[in-house]
Amino acid sequence: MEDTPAPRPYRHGNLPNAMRAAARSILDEAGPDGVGLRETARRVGVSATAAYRHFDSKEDLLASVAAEGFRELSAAMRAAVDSREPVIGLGLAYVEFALQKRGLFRLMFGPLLVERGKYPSLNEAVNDALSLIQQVVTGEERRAHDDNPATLAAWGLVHGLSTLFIDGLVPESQARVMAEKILLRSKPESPRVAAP
Amino acid sequence: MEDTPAPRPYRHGNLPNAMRAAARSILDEAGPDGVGLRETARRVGVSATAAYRHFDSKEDLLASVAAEGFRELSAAMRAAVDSREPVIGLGLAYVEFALQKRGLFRLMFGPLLVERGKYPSLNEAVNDALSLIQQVVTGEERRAHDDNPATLAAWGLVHGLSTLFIDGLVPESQARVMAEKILLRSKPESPRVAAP
DNA sequence: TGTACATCAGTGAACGCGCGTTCACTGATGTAC
DNA sequence: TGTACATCAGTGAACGCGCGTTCACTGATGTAC
Repeated sequence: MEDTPAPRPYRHGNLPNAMRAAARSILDEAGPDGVGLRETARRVGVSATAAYRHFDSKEDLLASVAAEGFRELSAAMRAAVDSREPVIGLGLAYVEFALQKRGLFRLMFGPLLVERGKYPSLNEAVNDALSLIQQVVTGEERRAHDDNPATLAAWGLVHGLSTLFIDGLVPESQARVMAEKILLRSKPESPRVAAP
Repeated sequence: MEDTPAPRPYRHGNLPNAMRAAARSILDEAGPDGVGLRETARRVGVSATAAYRHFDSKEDLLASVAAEGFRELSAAMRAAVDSREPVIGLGLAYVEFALQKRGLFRLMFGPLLVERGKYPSLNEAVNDALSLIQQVVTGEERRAHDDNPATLAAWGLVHGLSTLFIDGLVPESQARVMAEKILLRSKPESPRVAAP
């Protein structure tokens, strides 16, 4: 008599999440170009066509992965803000996120981002992250959508460092300490306080 | 009697350059993912296999395009340094390069960069660009390969701004003026001189 | 200056591949009465 | 509580596609004598 090795319920339960998770594992191994809808389904153990019950297209799947990424980035930054140097903490969290989730980070800032208007939930996640940065840097509530220079300068700096790091332009061993030195030195836009 | 519409010499003359040029035109239209060796050859009017007389592989072709890009970036920066504010001029030239050659810029900082060790001429072009930045920022001759924080901070800032701009996170109309504001305000690492 | 030959830059056909997507379908689950 | 039926999440086969690369080849160009 044969074992029934695992009943494999007819309905998966949470295929969308499983697809996103599988896509992210490919992202880690092969980068954004390596992610295919068929391969992702294969890893989940489901036929390629099953994906179409939950996503309009491959791009739609990737957009939902990217949105997830932006939400996680926001969470990581938010967690780092509870410190005496909010801007620096936020910046270091940003860099750390990029270093630890390279593939995801690359996807988030890839060609999809330009087309984010087509994916409302991605767009929302991006705007939330942006608002958070703005709020921490300027100390103000979000005000409409006019990017201000201080926010953009801070964001540009940490974003640039992050991408240079994951592009291998600075040895991995030096990346974090460099980021710290730079952020401590620049203290972007925070008014200097006299030593006690 | 038929015209001979164009004698089409048996030998192309400069196929490598023609391939690079065609690849760049695809880069402009479709980004790095859109560039294929077959399509590139098709645009040049040559069989796909002809490319293999001059390039080892598709990746080899792309690496040579990326190297060309870094050389052009260096040239653009060098041209901008002859100004009263060398660092700011260099930074604005960097941003302008990215905005004007988005596809190329994306290719240059794509996955190929991580593997630049495999392509000596790409590696050299990257190092030259880096040395130039270092020299302008620190005012020193290149000293070995130890990245210093000031260089990395300046590079990170302009690089981050560039990628945020081409990712559409700042409206194109505002990008340049934003870059100017930010760079003028931060004057990275240049000693402040008293007004005359 | 002419001839023999090696070199070299092309060609077209063919390879196998994995992809995204559509189609007609199956059968389990949920719902109405 | 039982039955009829609609819904819905899966399936496997098939589509057409363009890709990178290899192969055996052709014929023009360059070189040696």
